Amino acid sequence: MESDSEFGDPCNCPIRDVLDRIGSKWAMVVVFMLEAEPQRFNMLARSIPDVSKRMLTRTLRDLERDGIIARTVFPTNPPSVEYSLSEMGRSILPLFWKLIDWSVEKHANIRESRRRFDSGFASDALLN
Amino acid sequence: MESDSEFGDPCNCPIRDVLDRIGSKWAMVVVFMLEAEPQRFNMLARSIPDVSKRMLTRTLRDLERDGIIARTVFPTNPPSVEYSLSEMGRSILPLFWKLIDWSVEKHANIRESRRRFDSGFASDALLN
DNA sequence: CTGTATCCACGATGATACTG
DNA sequence: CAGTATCATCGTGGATACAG
Repeated sequence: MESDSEFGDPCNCPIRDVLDRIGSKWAMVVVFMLEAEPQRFNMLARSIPDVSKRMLTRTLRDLERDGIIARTVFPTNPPSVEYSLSEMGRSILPLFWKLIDWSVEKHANIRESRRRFDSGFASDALLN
Repeated sequence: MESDSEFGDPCNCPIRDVLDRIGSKWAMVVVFMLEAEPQRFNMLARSIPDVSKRMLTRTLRDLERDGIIARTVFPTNPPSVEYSLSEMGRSILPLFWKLIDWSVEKHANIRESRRRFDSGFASDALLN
């Protein structure tokens, strides 16, 4: 599962490879936080109250590694680090927004569907 | 974390609630498999070789519960069950396709970025 | 054929303490 | 401030056997 620079393997598709990352728990949130302007580490941490430093660091590193965001260190004292969206990072914002729109639009619908599903008629509801 | 029909809690946002589901490992794949025509359980299982029955079942149940897909039982012998996209399920296909397009378009870019990142200049690469 | 039930492994994530 | 290190935990997901 290592030597896969080719598409011979049908599961080496970009979809899994790319979307698994940006679909991770915090990636999308972080990208949104950077939409308006660059942010420093602790500013992000404060803006996303329920993320641990550990996970925030990892998310930022992964996004940086993928070239979605850029990390800039300012040699101040104490040091400050600024994260910003790259051009590629910006290019995915419209898609994210469309997903948000869809979610908001369908949210009530989905919750209603869940309620009905959970209300008794589970699985094979031909019974009763 | 139960009585939350309101948006008072910033984390009751549709995004997490909706996207976490459709962003699950197999949901998107299943939705795509159903785009052309309804499929039966084992047909899906065969089309997605690396999914376990357990996970396929769970994915289908979750999507059904959310109203993304419909489950129809035909009282044949042996029984056959058909899964199909609901109208709401269809409505998300364009967004999925856009994500695919983005992934395919940026895949090379991202892989290149990863290579550079992994090639020595990890973390604070202001050196060199 | 279409699942369910169990057990288990692993990664993802959180909590906490420590560092440059 | 901006992390890293370490440990504990929890859910996701796979394997297998069983069932209607």
